[in-house]
Amino acid sequence: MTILQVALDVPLPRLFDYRLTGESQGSLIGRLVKVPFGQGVKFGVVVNEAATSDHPDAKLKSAELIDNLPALPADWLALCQFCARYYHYPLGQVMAFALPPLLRKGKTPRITKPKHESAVPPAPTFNTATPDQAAAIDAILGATGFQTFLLHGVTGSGKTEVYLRAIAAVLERGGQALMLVPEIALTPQLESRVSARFPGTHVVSAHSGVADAARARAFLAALEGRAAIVLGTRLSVFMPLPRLQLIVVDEEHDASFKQQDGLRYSARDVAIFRARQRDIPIVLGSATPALETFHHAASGRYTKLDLPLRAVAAAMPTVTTIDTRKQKLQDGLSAEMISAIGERLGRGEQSLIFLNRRGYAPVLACPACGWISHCRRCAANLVLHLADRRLRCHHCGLEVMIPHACPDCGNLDLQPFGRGTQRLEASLVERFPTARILRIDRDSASSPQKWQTLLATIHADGADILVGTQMLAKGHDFPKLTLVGVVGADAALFAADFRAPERLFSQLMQVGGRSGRAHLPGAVLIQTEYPDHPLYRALIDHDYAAFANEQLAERQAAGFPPFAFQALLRAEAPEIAQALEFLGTAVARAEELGAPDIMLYDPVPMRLVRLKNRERAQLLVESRSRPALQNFLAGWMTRLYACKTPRELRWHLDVDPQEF
DNA sequence: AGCACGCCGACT
DNA sequence: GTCGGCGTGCTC
Repeated sequence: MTILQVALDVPLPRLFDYRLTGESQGSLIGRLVKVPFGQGVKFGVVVNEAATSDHPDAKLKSAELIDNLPALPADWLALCQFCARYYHYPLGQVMAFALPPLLRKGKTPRITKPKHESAVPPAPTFNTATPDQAAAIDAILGATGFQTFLLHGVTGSGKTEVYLRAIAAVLERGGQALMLVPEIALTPQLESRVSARFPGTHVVSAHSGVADAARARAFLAALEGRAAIVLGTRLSVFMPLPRLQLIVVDEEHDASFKQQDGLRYSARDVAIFRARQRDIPIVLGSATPALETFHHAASGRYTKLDLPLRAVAAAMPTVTTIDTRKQKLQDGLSAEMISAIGERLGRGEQSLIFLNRRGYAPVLACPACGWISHCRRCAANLVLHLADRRLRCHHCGLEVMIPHACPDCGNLDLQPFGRGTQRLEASLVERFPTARILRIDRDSASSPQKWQTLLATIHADGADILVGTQMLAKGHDFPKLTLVGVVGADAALFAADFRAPERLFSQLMQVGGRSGRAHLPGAVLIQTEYPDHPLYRALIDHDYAAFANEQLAERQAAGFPPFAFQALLRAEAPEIAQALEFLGTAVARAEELGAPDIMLYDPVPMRLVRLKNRERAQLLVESRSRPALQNFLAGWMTRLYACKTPRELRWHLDVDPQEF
């Protein structure tokens, strides 16, 4: 009798055995089945066939094959199995995540005829490549098997051109290409650029914004080899691609490649695994590579390709720090900043003031008794949003009316403390009454339509001064923008998270890159109390390598990644004590295992202890050896799954955590 | 995670 | 007497 081992979408780290109803020919591995499970029915994927089962025969139920779906290919199953093993997440749940929702319910979408599709795509048209671009393309196309490339080039250096030419070569050979990009906001324009470049080629996109039916169609088109290019966010790393010959990860340093819930995978790392698995080249592109990536490029494990020049504008923006210790600020702005904005106004050019804090002020306080506005569900302050007369928690979304008087002492004179984009906007309106000022943050660009309207206004030269958060940093060209002012960035210099400087550098480099992209020279002014900080010095010199090497030296001395490998066990419960108690028993289980190469830190409450009325704690595990860490985690997880924990306690493991 | 079963409080 | 609270236990 054939026993099917089936992966099901349940949070249990094991497979379930079923008998097969009816006869079958050939292997059933990779086929979707409908199975009775508990009281109901579930859909699952056959991952193994066996002659016998450890489960008592009498208790075996029967599986029903789903006929209208092709079997998932072996390399796709192996990819899911790798993720299950590496991230210590149940295989059935990995597959449930990797499959489009429609397919995992056994449904198939109606096949619609793709807009453009032809057997022989017309030859694409190309711009002329710079010598650096040509060298990079040659190197990528010269790869004979698995090879990881770091394409290091600043904004505007023409990385996309390199990707597109490499993809074109792959298509000519009859291969498929996978291109990962950080965010959906960037996908539509890239999609049209790619479609325009490869007319007649079937391009599909995969991200959370794609409707269920379209997503299932894209998955099947990729699986059946009809789609030649898959373009998408981290999700698309799971698209089945039988003729895959090239993977591109654009902005590879971007934090959005790491999923922060459920299967906590890094799409960049999974993509590298996939390239090795398929023995094909992978290109990681960035102006500010992740330090892990940069380190591997320096050690020779990755091949570094440089695009040192801007392909379009000749010069990089000049970066200058403004020492704010030496002067009194006016509404948070230095005299130099104000006059620089004034100059741009006089010349009809745009300025962008970057402040990564939305709202009017981060907190409302009572000067009389010391009351401050805090969230009742989170260990965080409520942010003052004057624009809609609310106090709002940026962590859980709680909104309350602004109190007329102090809830503790009745004082009527409540004061906003600190400065957000709304307040900065208000003071700029006062200072430059004739200027057209636009605020761009998650509040003003709350819907895609509003965001499009704002972008259109900027491009139509309908704004003189932009005030915005990191929303503005990514991907957009503003031809008349010649000044980027950075305000309030210092806090990130001394943040507890050891990756904070890396993120700050990347962010400032990116937002600075908005300045002076056309024929107009750009300037970046950074207000800081630490003008001599190495991070700012490196920005002034446009010297990413200097910054990276300095950071890597610090990380090596401290024994942080990439010189160590980490995993984080997190627990959450109504009371912090329950979370800490669970982590305590987890430590005890770990000590029973007795892993010598593993460093276990003490369980500690998280920095934002309470979130949405749940209290959180975490436990860091570290090792110099990735195999040692993985080995330990496997044994540890078995023991932790066996622990009986109170119902209200949730826990999860985060392998290669990016945020603490 | 669901969804059962299973024993103790306030209602017709 | 039963409706229903949510505390354990299992799912091939």
